[in-house]
Amino acid sequence: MIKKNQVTLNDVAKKAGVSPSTVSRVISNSSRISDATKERVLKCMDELGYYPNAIARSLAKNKTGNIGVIMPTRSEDIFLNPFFPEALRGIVRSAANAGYDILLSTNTELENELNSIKNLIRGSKVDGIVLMSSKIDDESIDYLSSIDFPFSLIGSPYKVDNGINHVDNDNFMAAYELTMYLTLMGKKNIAMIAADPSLMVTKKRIEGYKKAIEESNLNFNEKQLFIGSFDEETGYKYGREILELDSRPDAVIVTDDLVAFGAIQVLESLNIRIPEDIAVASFNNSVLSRYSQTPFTSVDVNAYDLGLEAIDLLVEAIENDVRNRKVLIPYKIHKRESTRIV
Amino acid sequence: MIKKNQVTLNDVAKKAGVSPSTVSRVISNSSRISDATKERVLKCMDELGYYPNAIARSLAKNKTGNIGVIMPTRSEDIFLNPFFPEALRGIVRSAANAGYDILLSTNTELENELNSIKNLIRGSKVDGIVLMSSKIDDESIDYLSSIDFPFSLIGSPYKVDNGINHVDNDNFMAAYELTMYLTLMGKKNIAMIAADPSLMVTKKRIEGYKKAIEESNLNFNEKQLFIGSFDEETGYKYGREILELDSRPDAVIVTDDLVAFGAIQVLESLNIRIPEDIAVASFNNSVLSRYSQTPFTSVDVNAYDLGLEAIDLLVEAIENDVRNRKVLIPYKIHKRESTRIV
DNA sequence: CTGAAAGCGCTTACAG
DNA sequence: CTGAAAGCGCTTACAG
Repeated sequence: MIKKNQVTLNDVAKKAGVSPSTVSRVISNSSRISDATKERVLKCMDELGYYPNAIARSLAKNKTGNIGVIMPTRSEDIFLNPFFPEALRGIVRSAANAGYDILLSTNTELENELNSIKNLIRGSKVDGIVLMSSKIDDESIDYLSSIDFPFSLIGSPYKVDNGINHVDNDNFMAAYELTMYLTLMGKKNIAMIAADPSLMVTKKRIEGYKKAIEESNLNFNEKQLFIGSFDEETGYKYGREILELDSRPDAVIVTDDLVAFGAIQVLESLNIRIPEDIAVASFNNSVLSRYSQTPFTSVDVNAYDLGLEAIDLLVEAIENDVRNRKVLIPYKIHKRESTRIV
Repeated sequence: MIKKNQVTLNDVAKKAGVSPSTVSRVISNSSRISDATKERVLKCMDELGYYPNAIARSLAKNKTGNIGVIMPTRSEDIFLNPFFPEALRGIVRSAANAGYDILLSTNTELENELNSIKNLIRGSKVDGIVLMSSKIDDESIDYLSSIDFPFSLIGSPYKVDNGINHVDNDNFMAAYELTMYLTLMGKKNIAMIAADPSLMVTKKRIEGYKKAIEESNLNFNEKQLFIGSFDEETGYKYGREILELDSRPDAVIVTDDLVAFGAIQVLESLNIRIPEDIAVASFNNSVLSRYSQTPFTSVDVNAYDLGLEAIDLLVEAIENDVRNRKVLIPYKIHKRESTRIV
């Protein structure tokens, strides 16, 4: 690689015949610089091809211009449904507009998520952090709260009233509405398959579902609630088990499209008709839900907007010390074949 | 936010009763430190909760520990097929293992991709850059080459023999093989729908396709080659147009699953049987190709491995000044219903 | 094996 | 409106 030979602020200062302070003020567009000198300095910067060194500036200002995003590790959690990439897209777009870069980190074999976060913060590599998911008893959230480091959360915190900036859908309401909708379709025995019970979003959806069951005077039965993970296998497995229940459900709500897809495959292979025998509704509105052999009803959570707002909240937290803000992003139920009136 | 009050190397030095130089040497695990002092310093670091400031270290060493990744802007290009997220996953994993963080950048409304890159480099925010796609006449590649900044490319450069580290599949061969395979299935009139002609990968696939057509003594006809973009609409549109050709094709190769999916939808809606009337083969092996009503043959390019290797190459370039290295990642054709023997 | 000193490239009170 | 000086928190020849 060619020798760096970086042009520095001092070079510009010499050439322009002013002090480094003045050049610095021109860079930061500070007030109280005469138009004449400003002009001259700008010209010299241009002629020398000067560009300010972001690292040096970071050190002096104690501010990096970076936002840390911690990626989940398991690929299945990330890329098999569109949530993560879509949210990331919103994050990157919004960060760019606010003048921040995104530092993407992840846990390595050697360290867990919390340690990744600590490294980012203690190494002063970022000004703030976005957490892309909210777990129950989330130690990352606890840590960030405890040191009052600026962060925002996609999802809801597991504790209330703790000043955490977060952006979420009303997942309780979404599940409630979905369940009610199924009862309107005449379904009387609605099961649920929930993926990853460690996530707050799962918890909320289960609660919304239960609430709707109660209010509809349907009998809720723990056996109708299946807990698994974000993969097709969970769908295959519980798709089968549903059929073994004493009173076979006539509908099932699944908390993720990939799981729902697996369940539908297994059910159809066993000659169960969807939606006649069992209706299916799900979350995330992925390509699968739209293009499955039997397209299925699914809730669009607007992941892009969640990402967008998470950055806006975070920037407010970093720059204006804002806390305790909550933003609700609307969801949308896309009704399809799998819950058609029969 | 609580006052930073960062514990510095100097604090540790004072407490341990040594010079800052010594502490620094302990941090970097430099040789020639007596075990005794090393022990003592380590103990003090621990007691004070000291953690080295990455920014200060960057400035002193002129090295950031960051790798820049420039995201494409158009969402369709990114997230509707699994290539980008999968490659990113490989990049993040590999970077973490090599001790680098990923700085994700993108063009804003104000600046194009080249300017984003320039900002990263001239601001000294990254030690190297990964380009996630290779365009024909790619100005980012030209710029990076011209200043000899460490970078690696996913895809092949549009010029040869210029020392660019890159990792790619043999896309020429993949398209060639796919075409030959269709002729073996008895197809004699094979069309192609290519997405985004500005990409090198598209160019190579077109070339492979043409070569196979020639070698099979089939007549190549410019009219059978359709050029569009990475979306279903392209599939819809050319799926229709194919049927209007003087001699109707009995097979079509598409360079992306989403486009292929669109084409299949339109063809089936017009009562064309797949594969009996028209066979379809495509690229990227996405969820769609597997789970489409008519599952279709698709080439898996191993995006995860492409990302992994891109980082390995880049790290070699950064740390050992390695240039001119090319890595080939194997592809795999997944044969499905859409090219079944009839 | 260890320390004093200079330096990485900026910013920012303070003073005028 | 502008400058001199100190400082951000580290590293690294140089010297011993």
